[in-house]
Amino acid sequence: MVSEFMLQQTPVVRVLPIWKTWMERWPTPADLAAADSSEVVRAWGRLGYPRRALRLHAAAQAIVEKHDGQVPASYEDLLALPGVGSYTAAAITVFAFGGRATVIDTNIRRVHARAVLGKALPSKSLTAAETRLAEALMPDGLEESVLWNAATMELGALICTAKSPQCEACPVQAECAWILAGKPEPDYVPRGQAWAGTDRQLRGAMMAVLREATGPLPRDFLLSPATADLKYPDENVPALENLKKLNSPTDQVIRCYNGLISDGLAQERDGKVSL
DNA sequence: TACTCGTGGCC
DNA sequence: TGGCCAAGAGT
Repeated sequence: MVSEFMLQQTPVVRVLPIWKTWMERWPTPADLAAADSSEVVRAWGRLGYPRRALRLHAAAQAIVEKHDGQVPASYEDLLALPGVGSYTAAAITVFAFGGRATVIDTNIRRVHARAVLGKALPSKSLTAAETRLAEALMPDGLEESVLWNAATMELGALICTAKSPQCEACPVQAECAWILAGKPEPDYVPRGQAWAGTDRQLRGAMMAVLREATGPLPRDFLLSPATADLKYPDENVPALENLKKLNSPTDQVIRCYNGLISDGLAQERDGKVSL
């Protein structure tokens, strides 16, 4: 469950080291539930999308309160937990408990789009038709379905990749609808995520400052970083230089600061901010 | 449906 | 060197 949360939009190689130390520190849901959210967010480090850390923490608390500290094994119970959507609920059901559920992630969607539908890419967002297709393709038997989910995901992750698929090494190349159709181009151009100057970049820079701080910081560290380093000798916060360089407009700074507070990623007390 | 939300490795 | 994009969820 922890690894699935971390793997939501984050590559395996970056998750592995964080996951190992995380599991040593908080080996059970009760351990994590009892931790301070500030420590949870700090331990999340630079994995990205830190709200996932908060949701994992909240999920651990829900497991303690409603499931006697045991991760539920049913898709329905899992889906009801904070931060657990259809993919994560299915993945835990299948890969942790060996149960039967239809796992649909970006890899599996891509494999289905190509091998079955003859398209270069799946639709922009998960459709009901894709879900129906995935359910229809999956074998009936329990054991076979578990293998099917794992195998299809691995095929998409390792061979049928987004950019340069290794069709020569693909076990189903002879029956791939996309290859048979002559590998037609995608019917849309994926829009890359903007980064420079975005709220996301600024939020990330603010979070980096908060993670590095050893205690509550004057809120001006985040709101007016250009002048904030003058009167706070006890703190060594390298990430502040980064935040300064962004030189973000005031309205954006306010918006992002308020966002961090309302998301629960940062807390303000007596004019000071902390995780 | 279409957005938002982090980060860093890679071609 | 800089876009691309990676085991999504919530709104």
